Amino acid sequence: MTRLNRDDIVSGAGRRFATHGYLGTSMRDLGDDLGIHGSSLYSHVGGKQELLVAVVERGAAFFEQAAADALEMYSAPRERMRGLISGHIDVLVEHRPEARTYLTEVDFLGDGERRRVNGMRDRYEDAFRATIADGVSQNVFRSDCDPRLAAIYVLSILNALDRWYDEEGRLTRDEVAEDIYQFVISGLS
Amino acid sequence: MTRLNRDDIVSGAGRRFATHGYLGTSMRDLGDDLGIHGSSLYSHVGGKQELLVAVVERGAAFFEQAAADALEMYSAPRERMRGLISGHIDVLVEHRPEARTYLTEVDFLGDGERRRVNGMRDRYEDAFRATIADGVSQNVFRSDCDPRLAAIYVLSILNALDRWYDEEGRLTRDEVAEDIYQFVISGLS
DNA sequence: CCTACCGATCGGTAGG
DNA sequence: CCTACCGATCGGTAGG
Repeated sequence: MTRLNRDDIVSGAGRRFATHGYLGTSMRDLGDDLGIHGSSLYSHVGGKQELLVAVVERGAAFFEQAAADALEMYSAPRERMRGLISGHIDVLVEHRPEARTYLTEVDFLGDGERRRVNGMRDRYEDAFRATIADGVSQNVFRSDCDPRLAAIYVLSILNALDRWYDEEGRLTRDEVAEDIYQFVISGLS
Repeated sequence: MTRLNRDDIVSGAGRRFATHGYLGTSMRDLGDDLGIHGSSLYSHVGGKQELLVAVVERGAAFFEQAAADALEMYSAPRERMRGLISGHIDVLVEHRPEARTYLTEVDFLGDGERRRVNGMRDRYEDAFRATIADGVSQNVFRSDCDPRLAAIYVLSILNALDRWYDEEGRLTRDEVAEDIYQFVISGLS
């Protein structure tokens, strides 16, 4: 039982925020999870709001990195889409607390920070939109599909995963990725 | 300025819960919205929890009714799917506060009520799943698609609408419905 | 529907 | 990292 550092506390906050929500988490709850008094958290962090910022930023960074990797690794639209889908699922499974907090608690950020995070989300969405637009102009996707809307649909499917997908369940990560890929590719073709 | 009744208060609660969340709404906030003191609400309702139950139940009932209408009105799988999609969008647009609260605040219900509501949600999902399964057995949809997963995908797209669709924006209700229908039908074909 | 109020809990601070 | 504490706010009640 060694002393906690800031990272431990941000991780703990991520777990609590993901399961109980930002408003549903008190500093005392968080302290209990970590085995210290709620008030002791203030030796490590400035406050509850600062913890939310840290957790959400971690989540946003994971998704940003996943998109960058997919775009670098593949260039054909279909492969890129497959890579984006897999990457998204990987982030969701491997960093669930941060991913979920990022997806559901953005509204509780301050104005400036929320705008920043929404900007990151828009850039992430752009990776999907651009991939679809490429596919359209290369005639591998339907020409009558609106890339902006299609990107929203794909991300809607992916983001909803954290409400039902259980890695210990029937489907492996690859199986869901493949199934979603097939659905999406057919939808675009 | 006449006196409020219980329905007014449930409606007001729906609006607040939808925009600020259940935990982010105090009885005083709600009273302010309605022009009375927070404590006066207790002459009309038993408490905050009871309001959440009432709002969520309204939302669930709207979706249930929409599904029943679509199933009664159409029988061919593709038409049924189209009807289910339109119906869902109608509920989202016409009863946004209740729909959104139903979709996002279920976790704050008590155990019994939450199970009841999740049961209603499962039955609603069944309408989509059964429609897809029918389509598969009638060879109008791909035979390699899992109706259970496909239903989740369609509902993911539909439920996400309330985070971005604006009826005052570029797209009419019918245009989104048509676009989603095309995407989904292609994904299933 | 209002006034006046209760006990509990909240985010956060002082001082060690 | 703990103890002791603060002012604010919460859901809810009593009495009218």
